Amino acid sequence: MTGSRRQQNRLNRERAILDAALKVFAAQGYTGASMDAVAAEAGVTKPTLYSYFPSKESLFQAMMLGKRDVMLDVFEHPSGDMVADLLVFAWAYADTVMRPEMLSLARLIIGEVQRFPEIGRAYQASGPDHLLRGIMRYLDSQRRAGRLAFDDAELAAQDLWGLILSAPRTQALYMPDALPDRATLHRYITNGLRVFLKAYSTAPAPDLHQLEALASAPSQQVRHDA
Amino acid sequence: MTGSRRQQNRLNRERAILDAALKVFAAQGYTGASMDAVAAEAGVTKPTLYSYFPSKESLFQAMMLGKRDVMLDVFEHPSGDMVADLLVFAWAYADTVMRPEMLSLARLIIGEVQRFPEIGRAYQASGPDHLLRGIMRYLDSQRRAGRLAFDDAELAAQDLWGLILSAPRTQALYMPDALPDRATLHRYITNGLRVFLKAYSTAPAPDLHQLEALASAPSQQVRHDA
DNA sequence: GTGAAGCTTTACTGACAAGTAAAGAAATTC
DNA sequence: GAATTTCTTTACTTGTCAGTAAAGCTTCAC
Repeated sequence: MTGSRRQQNRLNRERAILDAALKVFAAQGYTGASMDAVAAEAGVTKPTLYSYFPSKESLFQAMMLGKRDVMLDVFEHPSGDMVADLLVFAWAYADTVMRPEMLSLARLIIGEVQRFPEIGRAYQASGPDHLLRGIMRYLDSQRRAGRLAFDDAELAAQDLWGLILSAPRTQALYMPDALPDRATLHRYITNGLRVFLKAYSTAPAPDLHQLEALASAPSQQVRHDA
Repeated sequence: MTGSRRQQNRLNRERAILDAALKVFAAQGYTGASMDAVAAEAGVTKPTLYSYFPSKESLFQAMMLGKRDVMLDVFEHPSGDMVADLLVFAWAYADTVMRPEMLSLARLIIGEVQRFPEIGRAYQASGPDHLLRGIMRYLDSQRRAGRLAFDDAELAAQDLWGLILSAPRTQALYMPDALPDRATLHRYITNGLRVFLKAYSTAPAPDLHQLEALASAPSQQVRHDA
C-alpha cells in the first residue's frame, strides 16, 4: 500500500543513512567525517551510500536541511495564565535546545557555516526565526489583553529568549562536558522570567509570586525531529 | 639587546605562523586546513613550519591558547555616571565581540570543541567568565552605592549580557554574511539597557532618559589581541 | 521455476595531506 | 675571512579519503 517492498527498503535505508550522517558529521565535523564512517554507521557500504546521495556535499546538505528542528508550537494552546504559559514555554524550549544532540547539531552548523552559508540561513529561518515569530504572536496577544506593555514585539521576544537561555546555551556550546543540570536551568528560567515580567508586565508585582510556586512544574518532553 | 638577530627572526616567524594559522584554521576548520596552506600563508615552507611546531595539533593548540582575547577592562575607570558607564561598556563589548575575526574564532572553537575540549574550557575561562567577573564587580559596586538592587550578582551580570548582545551575536554566528550594522546594534544596546535598568535600577524611571541622549556616543575601537 | 532488472558488494584509482630525509643556504664564531 | 653550526628548502613516503568499475546477489514478472 505504501509502495513496493523495494521502495520501502529504500526509504528505510535512506533514513538510516541520514541518521548515521547526522551522528558522524556531528561527531567529526564535515571534513573530518569520512563517507566510509557514515556508511559503516548506517550498516551499508560506500557505493550503496553513493547510490542514495551523489556526493558527500549533497548528503550533508540533505541531512542538514531535513533536520530543521520543528520548533515547538507551545504557544498554540495558551492557558489564559500568562506566567504559567511562559513557564511552560521556557521549559519546553530548554528541553529542546539543551539536548546534547541539538547542541551538537548547532555546533556543526556554526562550525561549517562559512563552508555552507545556505545551511546557516536555513537553520536560522526554520529554528530561531520561526520560534521568534511564535513568541511575538503570543506576546502581542498578551499586550492586547493589557497584561504586557512594549513598543517593539521583536525586541521583547528576543529579550525573553536572551534572559531565559542565552547564558546556559552559550556556555554549553563551549563546554559540551559541563551541561547545566535541571536545578541550574530552573535558576536561569525563574530569574529570566522575573526580570522579563518586571520590565514588561503591566501588573506592578503580584504575578511574580506565582513564579516560585510554579517554577517546579513538570517539564514536558518535547518532540523535535524532522 | 632583545636577543640575537637569529632569535628575533625566529620570534617574528613564529608570530607570522601563528597569525597564518589563525587565518587558515578560521577559514577552513581544523581538519579542512592543510599545513601546506598555513605554511604558504605564513610565507614559509612546510618543514620550517614543523621546526616551530611538532604537529598540526600542537600548532592548533598553541594558536588557540595564545589567542585568548583579553577582554576589555572597561569597568576599570568608572565615570560615576552608571548609565554612561554601561553604555561605554556595551559598545566596547559589541565592538570586540562582533568583529568578523572574533566571530570566526568563536565559530572555530565551537566547531572543534568536541575534538579539543580543553580549548573550549580555556576560552570560556579567559573570555566570557573573565568578562562576567568584571561585570559582577561593577554591578556590585553600583549596588553598594544604592543605584541597583539584586540578590545574585552573577545572574544580574548574565542578564545584562543576554539583553545587550545575545540576539545579534547568536544570529551572527549562524549568518556570517548578514552582520548587523551599527544602527541595529544601537537598537539592541539601547533596548537591552532600558530593560536591564527597569528590572534592576532603584531609580524609578528618570535615568532612562539619558539613554536616548547618550546612546549615540562615539564607539571606541578596542584592542583585542593576545 | 526461470529470466531479467536493479541493487549491493568487493576491489580499485587518483588525489591530497601529514610528516620526514637529505641537500643547500645563511649566519655566527674564531 | 673561513669553518661550523643552524636553519630552510626541495623532494619524497605513507596513509587516507572521495568517488568508481565490474562482479555478485536479491527481488519481481511471467
